[in-house]
Amino acid sequence: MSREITEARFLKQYDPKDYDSPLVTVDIALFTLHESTLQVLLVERGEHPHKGRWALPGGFIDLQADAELHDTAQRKLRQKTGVDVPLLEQVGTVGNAQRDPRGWSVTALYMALVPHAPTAEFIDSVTDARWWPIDEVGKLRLAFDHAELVDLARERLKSKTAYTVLPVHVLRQPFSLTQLQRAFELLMDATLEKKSFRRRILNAGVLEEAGEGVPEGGRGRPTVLYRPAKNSGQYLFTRVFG
Amino acid sequence: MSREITEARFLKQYDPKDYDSPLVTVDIALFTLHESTLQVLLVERGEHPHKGRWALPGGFIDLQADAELHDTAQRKLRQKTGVDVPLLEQVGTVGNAQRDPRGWSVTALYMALVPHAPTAEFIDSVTDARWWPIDEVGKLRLAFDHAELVDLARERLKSKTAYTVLPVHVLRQPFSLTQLQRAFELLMDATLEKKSFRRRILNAGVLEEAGEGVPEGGRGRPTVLYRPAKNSGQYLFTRVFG
DNA sequence: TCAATAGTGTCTCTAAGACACTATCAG
DNA sequence: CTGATAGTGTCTTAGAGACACTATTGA
Repeated sequence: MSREITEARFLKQYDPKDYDSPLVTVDIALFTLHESTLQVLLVERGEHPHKGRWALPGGFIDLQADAELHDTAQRKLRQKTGVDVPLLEQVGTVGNAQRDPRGWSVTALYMALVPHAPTAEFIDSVTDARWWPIDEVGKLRLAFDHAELVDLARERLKSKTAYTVLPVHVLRQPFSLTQLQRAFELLMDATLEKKSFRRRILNAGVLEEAGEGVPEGGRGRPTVLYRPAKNSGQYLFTRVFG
Repeated sequence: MSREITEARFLKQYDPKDYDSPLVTVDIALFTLHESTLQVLLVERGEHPHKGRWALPGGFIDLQADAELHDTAQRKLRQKTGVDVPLLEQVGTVGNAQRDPRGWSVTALYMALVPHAPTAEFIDSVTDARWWPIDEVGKLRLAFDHAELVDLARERLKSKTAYTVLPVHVLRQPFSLTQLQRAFELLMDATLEKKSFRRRILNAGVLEEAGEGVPEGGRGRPTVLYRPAKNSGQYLFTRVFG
């Protein structure tokens, strides 16, 4: 008969290294808008495996520094962009025996959005990181299964744009409704009807006015500027748009 | 100067146990409908930590037997229910330093649905597993953060019911529209208007007729039976319901 | 007959789609 | 003035909500 042991005693003798366990990473697809295109931040791998290939920013959890998965993602992004991103959410987790040549591996995939301007200078100074237009990413041979991860995050971005105000996070505040519509269109990869767009957004009450601005291109009627209202981030429309 | 090594050489000398890594588990919130209540499958823990408490089914990945995370979830459910569940999807992944007394731990949370009948006998024979009405789960002191995980899965279930036909997976086929409406109502925790419900489901073309059946309770007009049409599983409504 | 369950007709209401219209600026 | 951009008026349409109605059975 085996002797019953207490939980305290059990924990004392427990060592995770006695068991086979998968690699665990966090990867982030960080998107922005620049020059009228959707762009993703990629990092050139400096170490094996897949050294020299482009990959999503990410890496291992720091068991001391990171209190949660989310912290790992923010930390990795801060290293590459110099800022805390305004939108960071988990897309899902992919785990299988093939995705990493080192063995069974699990990655928690995050999707993040950031306005381009405040990151540009810092990213230029990080020699292994750069923005890539989403259309060009398909032509690269990304490390691991990161091409699939980019697609997963891109899909999530597209679908959430259809029933939230997610795109506010790729714009610098304040912004005009015209700019916001362009952002929606680029993230959804669709063109939207102007009146429907404005009615939807304004009726939702998720924006507050923030003065007047100059029109795009300098000529034309001046524009009303807006910024997101407090707690508008999780507003959900009851119909999908577009 | 360090010598450049090849990827093959790198992989040969790589040992994951050289690095600190979190525990990784898969947990599944399996729901069913029985006696007009939503129920969730729980398992009484036979080992430390939290021995004797009720927990979600789940556990460690078997690096040899499981090709993907999904396989771990199906395997664990098969052990407890004796069947392959008809709906299994990932809800998200929770990872932090506090959720498991053994240390930094990550769990991939899945949500699953199954009709009650085909599982009942097998589950009765599994002494450590039983269905719990969702309302009673709050009164138990579940292991780890499983109370939160149940809530997360419950929320996902509720929200997806509002724009998909997910509830077809808790019914035995064929079923009547009345039964399907009861399933929607229990999963959404709301009452639905009969005409709106029938119009919505029938117009979507996600069901095919499957003969006639007896009405609930034996008296009354006989009912038309349906089964899900092929590839109707990922049908998305463009408006949320209820 | 009735009670019980299944299923329909039809009006209202909300929000999206279409698209022509007006408004305000620079040059 | 013209041309460019910002913003509106208004009709149509799809689909949900409300709710009274009819249909078909067992007892």
